[in-house]
Amino acid sequence: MSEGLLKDALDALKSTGVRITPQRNAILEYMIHSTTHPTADDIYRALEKSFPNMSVATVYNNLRVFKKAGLVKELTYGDSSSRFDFVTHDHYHMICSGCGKIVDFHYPGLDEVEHLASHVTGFQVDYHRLEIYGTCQDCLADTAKAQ
Amino acid sequence: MSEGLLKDALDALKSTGVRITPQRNAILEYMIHSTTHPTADDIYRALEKSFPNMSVATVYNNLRVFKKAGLVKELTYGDSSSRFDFVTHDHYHMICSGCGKIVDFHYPGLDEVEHLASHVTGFQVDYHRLEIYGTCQDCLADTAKAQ
DNA sequence: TACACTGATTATAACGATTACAATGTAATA
DNA sequence: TATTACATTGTAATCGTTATAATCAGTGTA
Repeated sequence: MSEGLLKDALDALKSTGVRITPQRNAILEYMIHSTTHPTADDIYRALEKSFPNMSVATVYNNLRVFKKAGLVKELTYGDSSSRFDFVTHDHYHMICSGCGKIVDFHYPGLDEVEHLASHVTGFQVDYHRLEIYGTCQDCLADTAKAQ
Repeated sequence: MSEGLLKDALDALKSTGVRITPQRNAILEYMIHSTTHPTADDIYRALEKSFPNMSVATVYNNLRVFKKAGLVKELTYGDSSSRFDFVTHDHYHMICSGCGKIVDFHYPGLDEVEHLASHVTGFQVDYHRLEIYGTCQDCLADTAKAQ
């Protein structure tokens, strides 16, 4: 299944006139297989072995390219650095305050929130963003153990 | 009304053993009266006249103190710098992609989202965060004019 | 095949927000 | 008053990200 995702992504890129380079291929592939919403640096370090000469700038450049193409979303939480998420279908994020782990979950559209907000503020609504913060079971277990 | 807010905030601080300095007073007062969800630099520049010797570090330090006391929330959006929001009652934010303006709006609790998320992921939920992005009427008017 | 053109990558410098640190100042307490 | 603890200041350091210039392909064309 992930092979299909990669192929679709590459096709989408090609169709907008973006060249497929080995680096781009590798970054996309890594993001698709990753379940951890990696930072730019995560990606850089993960691909270091296969691309010893790759520059961090390349990672950032290409993440921007992917973002513009709608393949990738940038997530800015409280931490210092952005995390990047390969876009498959709409989902929300559950974030652990203890270890930073991010778990996806689905929820039927919150369209009515958008409508209300648009009505109240007069804005033209584009999209919304929802995150839930809490503590994952691992961290819960750790704190229980520590006491 | 805002006088009451300020007094409550100062009392809350005092009760946790935090000293009330002129700088802290001024920062809190500015945040309460501000409707713009200012950045640290906004606050710094606004208070420059009354506190010519105040350091940016003081602003950051105290924002952290206020955050720990639950008086202030830090908002991290896509932009480079964080914005800070004096906590009054729960509300959500509508953000203009054009000019960065942030407008508050209210919406009845999304408790059921938290419940579902907790059930699906096994997390212990603390809170959630929801933002809606779009274009404000000013920016809509500007783009209409430009064409 | 050779040549130019366009875009991609690399390496590194620059930038900007935030934090750390050391020195000084100020308030509270004994 | 002397001591102590906390706040502020000024500045340097850090870190994520972006900009820049040089080099390096890949593609198309003569």
